[in-house]
Amino acid sequence: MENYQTFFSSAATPPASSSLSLNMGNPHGAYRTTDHLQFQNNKSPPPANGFLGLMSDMEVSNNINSSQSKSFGGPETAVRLGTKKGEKKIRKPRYAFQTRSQVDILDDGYRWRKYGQKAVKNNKFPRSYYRCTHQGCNVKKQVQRLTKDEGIVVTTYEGMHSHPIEKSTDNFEHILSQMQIYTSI
DNA sequence: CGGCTTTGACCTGCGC
DNA sequence: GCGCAGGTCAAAGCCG
Repeated sequence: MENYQTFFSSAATPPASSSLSLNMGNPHGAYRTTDHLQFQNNKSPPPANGFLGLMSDMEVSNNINSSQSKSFGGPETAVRLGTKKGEKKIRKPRYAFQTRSQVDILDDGYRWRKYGQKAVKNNKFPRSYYRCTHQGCNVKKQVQRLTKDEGIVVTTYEGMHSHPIEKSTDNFEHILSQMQIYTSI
């Protein structure tokens, strides 16, 4: 499992000059350092279909950075989904990205509202929790920067958006289309 | 004024 | 059973 290392190197990356601007409405407008995207995945490659299609077909990786941060690996930390009495706990699959970026928040075209932040063990950076603000859409994501490599931001998505993207994601889709997945199953 | 962030408290699951 | 860590809630404050 230690060898399990998926990596998104933008092999056919455009020249550094274009540096994959992801500036899609980031309040601080500082989104442009995603020169590397790493994709954690242990299944089939995603359809080049943007996020929605992407996530529809993938299982979450249970082994992200097992050497570094246990929080993403191992037994998925319980996702509490209406754990009412008698109800079975259902865990939604999660999809994790590693992004090399100066800013934490990947603007993927959806609107997110932060609902929590927690200090994570063995990591000097806190993890932030976001929820999609679209009505009826229950997608969540977590954003965390790695201690080992401060340039890397891990974004974990949970659930599927039930609505179209709210902003233009041309740039982001451009990135997605360039991603390559290496899996070792 | 509405939407968002911040932050401490609370809840739950898991390992020992 | 207890303690720890992760995840969520919700009140308060901030900002456009």
